Amino acid sequence: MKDGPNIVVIAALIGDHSRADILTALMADRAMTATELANLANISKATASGHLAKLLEAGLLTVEAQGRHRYYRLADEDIAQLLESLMGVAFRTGAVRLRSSPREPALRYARVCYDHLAGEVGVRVYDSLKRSDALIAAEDGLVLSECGSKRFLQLGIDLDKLRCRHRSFCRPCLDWSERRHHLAGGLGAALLARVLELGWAKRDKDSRIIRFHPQGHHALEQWLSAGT
Amino acid sequence: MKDGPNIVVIAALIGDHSRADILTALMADRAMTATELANLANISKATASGHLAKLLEAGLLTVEAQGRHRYYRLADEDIAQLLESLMGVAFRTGAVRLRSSPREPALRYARVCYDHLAGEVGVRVYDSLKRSDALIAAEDGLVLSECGSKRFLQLGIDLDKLRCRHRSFCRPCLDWSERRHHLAGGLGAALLARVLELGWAKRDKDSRIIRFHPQGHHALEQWLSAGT
DNA sequence: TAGATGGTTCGGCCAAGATCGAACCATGAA
DNA sequence: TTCATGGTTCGATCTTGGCCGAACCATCTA
Repeated sequence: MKDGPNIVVIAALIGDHSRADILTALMADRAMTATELANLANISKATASGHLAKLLEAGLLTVEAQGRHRYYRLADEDIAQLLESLMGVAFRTGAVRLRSSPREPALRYARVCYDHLAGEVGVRVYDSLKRSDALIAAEDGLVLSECGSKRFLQLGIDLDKLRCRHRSFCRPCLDWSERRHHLAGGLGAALLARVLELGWAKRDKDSRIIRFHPQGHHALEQWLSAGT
Repeated sequence: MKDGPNIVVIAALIGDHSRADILTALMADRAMTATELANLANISKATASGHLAKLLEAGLLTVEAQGRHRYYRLADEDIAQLLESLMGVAFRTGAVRLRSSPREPALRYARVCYDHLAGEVGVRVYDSLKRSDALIAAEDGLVLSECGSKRFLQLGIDLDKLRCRHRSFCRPCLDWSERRHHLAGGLGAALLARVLELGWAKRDKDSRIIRFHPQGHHALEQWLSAGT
């Protein structure tokens, strides 16, 4: 009965307040230093250092040393997805925070999920792209169609550069708040980056919330409806 | 930074040896009594009872009292899927058991995932059904086609009875060992049940392993290739 | 070179929680 | 009714591991 991968170590690592704070933070920003993370989780640098070492050893994080800084990030997109799954279960079983944050509605509306757009807006984008056949469900995963490519190019996203990266190009990702899919993978990341670059929305400091400007929101809707 | 669902409670619950054993066991069998689970996890009944109460309160399990027995099971298919995700990460980050079980190859070959077939065989079934257009990826999830329905009926599976159940009818589920999808949902469960009923394979006692008889394996391949 | 800052290591403190035996309640069988 | 068995509750024990301050190393700046 004790066969299979050992889920205990991973779950136990995530099941600690400070480490969960660290992981959640890294789900938003791409990379952070040890002191940043220590402040964020309200622990001393010593404690944070210990936690980071453990997470590192378990393969949940990676580091990159730059000068005297060490930048930590999630090891893998899969880790981010696991965290989202956990949030999904936590959300549905009602394990919300004791003092449920006033920012929660905004978080449900639009947020960053690792590096792509999630929440109500993320799901709407995904649905719209599929409905207009820009994205097509294929054999194994998603495929960007001819007309879909055109639309992403219109937005100023260089698809060729994306495709030759190692990471998967486009992929659905389950949204914890909506219980439906949104767009992940390189394409999802590029889309979010472009939306921010165009000034359609901006990221909240110190949180995963994405705030759309009214005209940015309008522009996004325009782009979506252009395909139908 | 501390917005969103509280993943700590859920992860901490899973991140304990005994509780993880319990949850893993429940992923295999549909429902078990408290004493069975206690023996399985090598803990006293008292300890098990405490754990079960916690898991229950968190919404990870449900109970059903029958006479003087209390049958515990996973609350939800989502819980099973979360556990599979965890196994996926644990597997890939190399967090295998210290004394890796000799049964592991068999487990990777064919096992039960909650109530449906997983592992190499499960993935092959799924691929084959999709390739022959029995299963078709649609708007939101999977759909069983006309010819697909016919093939399941041939096997002696009552589709009408399945469809009117509450749970989702057919759904892809990510396989931790293969990193590809296999068939879940009511249809996946019915398929596994039928395979066992026909004597094509049988379940290992006290583990998630499914052992195919040579002729059962042959019959399954026959059924799969009938659609092409 | 000296000082400031980022980060890790060490030692000791302390609380959380996993564990068990024993007592206890409920149900079913004799 | 009496006994056996499934299951929970209680109290006590003890280990695990999170936490910090202080000392220390590394890197950058002046």
